[in-house]
This record gives sequence, C-alpha cells and structure tokens, in this order.
Amino acid sequence: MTASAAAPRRGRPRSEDADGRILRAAHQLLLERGYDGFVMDEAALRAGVAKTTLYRRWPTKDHLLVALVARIQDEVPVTDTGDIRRDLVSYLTAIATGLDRMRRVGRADGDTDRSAGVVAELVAAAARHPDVGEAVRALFARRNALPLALLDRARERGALRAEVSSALLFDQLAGALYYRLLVTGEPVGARYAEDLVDQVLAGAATPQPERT
Amino acid sequence: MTASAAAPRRGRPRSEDADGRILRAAHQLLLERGYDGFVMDEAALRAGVAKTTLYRRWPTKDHLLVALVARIQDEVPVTDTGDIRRDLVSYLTAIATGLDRMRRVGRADGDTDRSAGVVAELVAAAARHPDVGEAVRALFARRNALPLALLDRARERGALRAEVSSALLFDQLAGALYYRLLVTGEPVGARYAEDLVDQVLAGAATPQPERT
Amino acid sequence: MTASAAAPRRGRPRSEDADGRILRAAHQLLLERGYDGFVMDEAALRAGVAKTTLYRRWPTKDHLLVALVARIQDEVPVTDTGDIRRDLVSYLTAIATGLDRMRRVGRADGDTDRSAGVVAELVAAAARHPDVGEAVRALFARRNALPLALLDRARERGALRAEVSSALLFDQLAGALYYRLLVTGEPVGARYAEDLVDQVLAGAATPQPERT
Amino acid sequence: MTASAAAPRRGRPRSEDADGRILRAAHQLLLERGYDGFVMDEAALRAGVAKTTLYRRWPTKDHLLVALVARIQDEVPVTDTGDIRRDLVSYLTAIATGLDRMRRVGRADGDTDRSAGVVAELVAAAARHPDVGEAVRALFARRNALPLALLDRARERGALRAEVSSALLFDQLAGALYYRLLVTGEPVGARYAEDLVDQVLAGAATPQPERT
DNA sequence: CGATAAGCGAGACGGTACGTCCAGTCTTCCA
DNA sequence: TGGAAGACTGGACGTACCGTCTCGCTTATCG
Repeated sequence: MTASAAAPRRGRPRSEDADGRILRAAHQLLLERGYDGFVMDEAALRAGVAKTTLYRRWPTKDHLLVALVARIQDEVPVTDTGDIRRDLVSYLTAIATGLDRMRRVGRADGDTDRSAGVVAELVAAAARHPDVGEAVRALFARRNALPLALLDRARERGALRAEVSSALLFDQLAGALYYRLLVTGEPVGARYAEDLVDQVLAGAATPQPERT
Repeated sequence: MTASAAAPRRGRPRSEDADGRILRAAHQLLLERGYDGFVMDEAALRAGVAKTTLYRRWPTKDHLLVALVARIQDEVPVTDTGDIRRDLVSYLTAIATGLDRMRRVGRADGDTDRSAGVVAELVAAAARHPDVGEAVRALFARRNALPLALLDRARERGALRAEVSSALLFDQLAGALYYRLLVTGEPVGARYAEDLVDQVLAGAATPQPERT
Repeated sequence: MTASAAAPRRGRPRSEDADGRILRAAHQLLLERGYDGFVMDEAALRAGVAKTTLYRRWPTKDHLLVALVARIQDEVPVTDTGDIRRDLVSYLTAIATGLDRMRRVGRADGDTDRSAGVVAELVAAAARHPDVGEAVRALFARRNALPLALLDRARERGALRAEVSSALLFDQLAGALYYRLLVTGEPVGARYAEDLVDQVLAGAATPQPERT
Repeated sequence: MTASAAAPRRGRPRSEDADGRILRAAHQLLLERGYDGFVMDEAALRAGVAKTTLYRRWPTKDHLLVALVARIQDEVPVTDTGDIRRDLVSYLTAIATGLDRMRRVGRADGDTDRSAGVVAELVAAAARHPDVGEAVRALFARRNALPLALLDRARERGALRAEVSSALLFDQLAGALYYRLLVTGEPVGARYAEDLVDQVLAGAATPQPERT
C-alpha cells in the first residue's frame, strides 16, 4: 500500500546500483583525504560513474558530503536503565567516540593535530547553503529526539527537577562536547563525559535554602 | 635586564603602515562579502598593496582571516560585581552578541538563514591547517582566562560549590552557546543566556541528601 | 587501407569554434603587443574562452605562440621558372619580407630598432622546451622541402655543379638571412638577396683550373 | 692620452672585488641552470652580494648575461697561414665548438636536445632591449673584424675573386652555422665546416664562360 | 676632521604573469 | 531519458621572479 501511485516516471530509471557505488566510494575517499582533499572528479572516477551522475543526485559537493556523513553517523544508541546519570554518560561517551572518529578522518596515523577536521567542514558547509543547514539541523533534531525523550522521562519520574528544561540541559551536555571538539580541541573521553554529567546534574551553585 | 640585545634588525623593515591598511581593508571586505566572497586579489587591491605583501605576512587566506578575526574579537568584557549569576549572564550575553554579529557578516540584511557563517568557516580553517588551529586555540585560551578566573574567585568566596571545576563549568556555558550557533542554529539571545546560567547554577538533579 | 578505425571518440569533442577564436584573438594580440606583451589571460578573454581551454590545447604560452606563428608563416611561395638565379632571388626576397614583418610585430610604427623581435623569442622558446624545438624544426623541414627540391632539379638539369649539396647551399642562403636578422640586425632587402645569390652561385675562389 | 681628466668621482668607489665575485658566480650559475633558470636573487646570493649591487652595474638580467657571455666568448682565434681554405675551416670550427658549448649550458649530461639554448636567449634578450641589441651587434662587429680582414687580405693577394664581398662571404659562412644552431638544430662539426668552406669557395653554379 | 656623497648588505615591496586547481555545466554519443 | 566521457566556463589561488626602495652602515673625498 505504498502511496506512490506508480508515479509514471518516464525514461530510464536511475540506477540504484550507482547510488551504492557512489556512496561507498565517497565514503572511502573522505576517509582517505578528508573534506578538502575530497574531489568530485576523483569520487566519480572511483565510483565508476560520470560526474553528471553525481550532480544529478546531489547539487553540490557539500550536499553530497553532508548526506554521506548523515548516513554514517545516524545511529546513536540510547539506553534507558532508569539511572539517568548512567544513561547520560553512556550516551555522551558514544557521541564523543563518534566525533573523535570523524575528527581523525583523512589524517595520517601519527597525526596529533587536535583540530576538528571533517566535523568543522560540515558545519561550514551548513553555513554556506541554507538547505544544507536545514538538513543538518533536521538530522540533529532527529538524532537528539531520543535523548531528549530520555530527559523528559527522567523529569517525569522525579529524577530531575521539575523546572529543568530538557533542551537546555541537552545543550549543556552536547554543547560542551562540541565546543571542545570544534573550538578548543581538547580531548573528549569517557572520563570527561562522567565529570560533565555529574556537574551538570549537581549544579554549580552552593545550596540556597531560600531558592527551594 | 631584558636579554634581547636590541636585535640589530637588518634590511628594510616591514611597513607597519601596510599592516594597518591591509587589516582595515580585509576587515571591510570580510564584512561585505563574507568568508567565501573574500578574495585575496581584491584585499590586496583595496589595501593598496601587492599580493606578495599579503602572502609574506600570512601564508594563506585562512591564516589571514583567522588573524583578522582574532584581532576583532579579542576583547570580551568581564565584570566582577560579586554576583556570579549576574556576571555570567552579562558575559554570555556579550559573547552571544559578538557571535551573532559574526554570523551575519557578508549577508544581505533580510537574510534569515540561521547558519553559522564566518564562525563556522574559521573553525573549518582551523581544521585545515594545524598551525591555524594552534592559533585559534591560543586565542580562545587567552579569551577564556578572565571568565575562568572569575569562576575561580566565585568558588573561593563560597558562591560555587568547592567540587566544581571551573573549566567544566565554562564548557557547559560557552559550549551551549557555540553548539546552538554552529550546530542547531537556534537563536541565542539574552533570555537564553539567563535561563542557561540559572539551570547551570541550580543543577538538574533533584536534591540528593545522601550525595552531600 | 588506413588502419584508423574511425576511433569512436567519446565525450564532448573539442570545440573547433573555440580553436578558431583563440587563434584569431592570439594573432591579433601578438601583433599588437609583441611576444612579451602577449598575456594568456588577455588572450583567453579576447577569444571569449576560459584560460583552461587554452592550457588544454597548449601547455604553455611558448607552445601556443609557436603554433600560432607556424600557422601564419606556413606558406612561402616557390616558383620554378627554370632560371635558378631568379627563382632563388624571389624565394629569398619572400622570406626576407616575411621575417621583416615578424620583426616589426608589436612595435610602434616609428620604431627603428633593428632587433629580431618575435623571431628571436620563438627561437628562444624552442630552446626552452624540447618539444617546441621539435615542432619548430619540423616546421622548417616542411617549409624548406620545396626550395630544396628546386635546387635538386636545378642540379639535375645542369644549372648547378654536380658536387653541390642542396642542403649546404640552402644553408648558405637562408643562413645568411637569418644571421643578419637575428644576430647582426642589418637590414635584409631585395638587393641583398640578389647579391647573395650571385655570390653563392659564382663562388668566392678564383677559378682553379686544376680543381675542375 | 685618455681625455678623462681624472673624473673627480666622489663617494665610495665601486668594489672591484664585487665585480669579480659576481661574474664568477654568475658564470657558474648560468652553466648550471641555463638562461631561464638563472635567477638574480640566486646570483646575488652566490656572489655574496646584495641584489642592489647587481642592479647598480647592470640594469637588467638580460644586460648582465649578455655582458657575461660577451666576456666568455670574446676570443676567437684567427690564423692567417696564407691558405684561405684552411684558415676559414679552422676559424669556423672554432666558432662551432664555442657555440656548441654554449648550447649545452644548463643541461644535464645525457640531454640530447638539439635546441639552441643560451644563444637563442641572448638573441631574444637583444630583441627585448635596444641597447642590449646594440651591445650584441658591437660585440659581433668586434669579433668579426679579424676574419673579415682575413678575407680582405685573401682577396688582395688574389685568392678570392675581386668582385667578392667579404661581408657577404662571411654571412654565408657564419650564417650557415648560426642557422643550423638556432633554427634547424642540426649538429655543426668539423666536417660540416670543411664542406661549407669548399662549397662557398667553389661556388654553386656550373662554370659560365660568358659571365666572366 | 667633519660634512657629503656614494657603495653596500639585507630584505621588504610593487607589479605582473603564470600555470594550476576544482566546482559545476554542457555536449556528444550510446543504451 | 539516464548514463559515461570529457570538454568547457569561471574564478581564485598561490608562486615566481624582476626590478625598486628603504633601512643602517661603511668608505671614500672635499672643504
């Protein structure tokens, strides 16, 4: 009962085979060369596909790469054990690992550079094309839906204060991670995730009896 | 007793005049055209300087622009009124305003795109050249020193809990801002800054007597 | 029985139209500005063609200009009236005229400089790139085939001594012309051509009865 | 009896030491790199001299190199044994050898390219600057004075026909050599010199009794 | 003997062209 | 009409190298 009423598509249909080959080739090329070194001609060549075919599917290199990364990074596991601290830590650790893998893309093994690599370029790509920005934001909205729901549930069962905004809370957590990755370049490991969660949950201010 | 024995500088000294003209021209050009539209030839032309003179000072367009922005964005006012909440809010608001100005650079007035613009490009630039990354991180280290000191003082006088890490706390605050700007593209205004500070200070978890 | 099985040429063929426009524009530009003043950007601009299109066809400014001049200078008329003296004089005069025109290329009208101009630059270009040298030599081989044949015929019918080498003879004639043009800069006119031919034919030595 | 009345030169005199070092360094650099690869900065560096010092002496790279080559190539031995054939052959052989040495300048040993190398560039240099052209022509006038005198003497003593023009005769000889070197790139060896002289002296035309 | 004039080393500077790179479009032939 | 191949436009980039200029300093001669 797929709604598509046979959509009378005329002419030769797009090769689905090509789609796969392109994405596979693009993925590997990105891994080898990084964002800047990723060249459309080369991508087409490796996929055994004409450049036209690339551009028929994605209007821009930026579009292609954002789509590609969206595909790769889509799954972030969210567990709900009832222990909000534990769930958040494992979630953040997963993200941190993913980001760190992205960061190393296109680098030689010994490279100790702390810069943000591909992630930064994607952010820039989003900045260059409104629609790519839209896509990236949609991607993140989707990705973040689960953890946000997790936070909501935690609040509902009384593990979080009633006044707490889930969105804000999430910003504090994810933001710190991305800030480190994109801006200060400091490492983000499991330890950091734990400390972060602890401090976020506990709050920074000394207890204020009258504020209760 | 400064060891520098006057360093007998040989050859024609670099024209400080040129430096000024270049940075001024570059600044304006960046404002008008944005990162992508910023063209070295044009920058040289406007500064009344040969392109070689640009490249003698900065090996790359990325280098030049990062240096330029570093110059522009260097000053972020930090007040210390003794009321940590107030100080943080005003600091974050100042940053948010600065970022928002950067974001609009090179855009037509009516442009409603929520993307990160120049900031994202700078982050990407930092990702492309290790030395630019280094410079950016140094810049942020310098910029962040004052607010970090502010947090330290607040903790010392008992306004913050003793276990709180200033660095971590700062990440929660600045991170959230940058995350919104660079990734989700949601607006960051004064209201957001206030809510953020409140929640960060108060903590998310419900009071846990036994955790004390 | 030409083996070339139609070579199934794939992809977009090179625009012959572009070829024409380029060569026409380049020709005019060379006439106006001379070798040194000939600038690739300008040539592309005038031809209404991207610079890459130029470089796809000729790897270098030198290559382009040599090809261009080869095209322009290809035709040198050779007459065979049976009177070898007359034929040679008219041939040499034609060459001299052509060279002289080349020499004036890119010069203001009143310019009295006796230097070799474009011709010299072409020779230098040939010296800079082995393949250009090859092309130039091939060009001259083609150009010289006719006059050499003329000399051969003259010898066969007894107008030249049997021992005479056509190649050597040709060197004496053409060489003198080029030497004047390129090295000493003295003018080469019709009068000079006549005297040259006379002396070459007559020989320099006093008759040596015993040498017969 | 030099008219120069001590020319009251003021200021610091030019260092003759520098002159020597420059020319030596330039010579070697030219040999190593050829005309195109000869770079003023490098020449100055090697001579241990400021670029200014170069330009104070020669207004242009072309000027410097022409002066340099003039210096190197100045001496061509002319013998006068009374046997005009022999004298010419040995003279031409000497020139041919010199040219061939020039041709190989800046080339790797195995290089089989037949192009004219430095000689051609000098000719082009002469074409670019009127005064360099003048200098080159003066140089050749000086160089050619001796062989021309040789020819004159030969004619006077009856070894050459009375009507023969020395200048023209010389053009036939030297011209052929330069033509081969600069244009056709064919080798010029001792054998060629002999054949050339023979044919030039004998004349090409069959004896024409009535032309006497 | 100090003023003056030039030479010199070092290196920045202006200028200008070159050749390259790459994104994205267009044209041709083929399935 | 999709696709492969590859030429094409467009535009910036960074480089190269020439010849000039500006420092601070040195070396001569003149008054």
